[in-house]
Amino acid sequence: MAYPQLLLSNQLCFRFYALERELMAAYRPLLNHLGLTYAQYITMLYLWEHEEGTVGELCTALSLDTGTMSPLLKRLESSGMIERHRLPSDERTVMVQLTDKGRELEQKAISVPEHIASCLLSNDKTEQGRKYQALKEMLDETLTQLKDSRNEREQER
Amino acid sequence: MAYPQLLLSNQLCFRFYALERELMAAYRPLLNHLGLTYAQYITMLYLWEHEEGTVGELCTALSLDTGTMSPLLKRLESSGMIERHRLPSDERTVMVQLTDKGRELEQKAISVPEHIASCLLSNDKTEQGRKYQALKEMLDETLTQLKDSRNEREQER
DNA sequence: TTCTGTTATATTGTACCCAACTTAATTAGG
DNA sequence: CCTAATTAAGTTGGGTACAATATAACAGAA
Repeated sequence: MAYPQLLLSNQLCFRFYALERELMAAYRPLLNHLGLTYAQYITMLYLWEHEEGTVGELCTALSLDTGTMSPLLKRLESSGMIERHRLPSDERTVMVQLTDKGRELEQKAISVPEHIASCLLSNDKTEQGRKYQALKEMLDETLTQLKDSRNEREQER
Repeated sequence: MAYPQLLLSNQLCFRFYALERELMAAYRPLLNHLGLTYAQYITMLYLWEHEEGTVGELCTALSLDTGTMSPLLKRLESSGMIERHRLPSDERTVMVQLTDKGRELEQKAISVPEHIASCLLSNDKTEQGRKYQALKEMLDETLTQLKDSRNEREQER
């Protein structure tokens, strides 16, 4: 109470934090139905888009650590969605590829974004479009700002 | 590529997800200095504001599960920031209270929000205020929307 | 060629996060 | 008064997240 900047209700960050978890909660029942977690889902999104990718490319695209990615891929492999092979040209590199089962899952996932949009934005279609654009711009701008500050911090060393 | 709604680059949710982690990365060095994680930090924010609270009140305020809260509080207790006591009037309820050490930590935390604001918003102070308001409104609106849809889902059962 | 440094993944350890379950205390109904 | 819900925390298990470390493969220089 003495320090207004420390009030939870004034903190943008707590809003982001809470919103992110509420969003995950909206995804959970839909993704359960596909047998995926959210992190696994975005990994599949990448693969549906690019058909294959190295572990490093996936880490970069999803901004995740190998410490997260490696076990995640192991689980996706054991559930039959992907295969992993080391490249003959460079045995350090692991190429991740969709299996037929993984490819087929895309069909079942098509309705997910629309369903989330109706939870996240509004039910009114035209209103949805406007909010989508506004949010997208604001998030992109903020994300750029954060990454820039991080780079500055890292430059200092 | 066949389904534009499944492209990562079109997904609001991935932006929220990535932004939330980038934000945590901005907090990490500051909070390390206080010996706190982000979840522990917002728990302390609650306690600095209210001086004490039951486990249930903390779970509600931070929208966290007891499965997260209980071990987190155990760690805060073992680092000497808080104490836990069961209420004599109701032995089921555990009251969490700041220790002197925990109260003193607030002083060291005062500069954190300002530092984060300069990473998250802009360096220009007047521009900061505008962005803060715009983001706050947008996040609150979206969070409300998400919670409403969740309630609707839960009503159906 | 051999030594050195770098790169690509994987592993380990700590801390969330949540679903499901357990335990103990309180309340309500008969 | 006693038993059957209900409530409040805690525990367990699976899956992120990330720092730090390990391992193996590659690349370059002496």
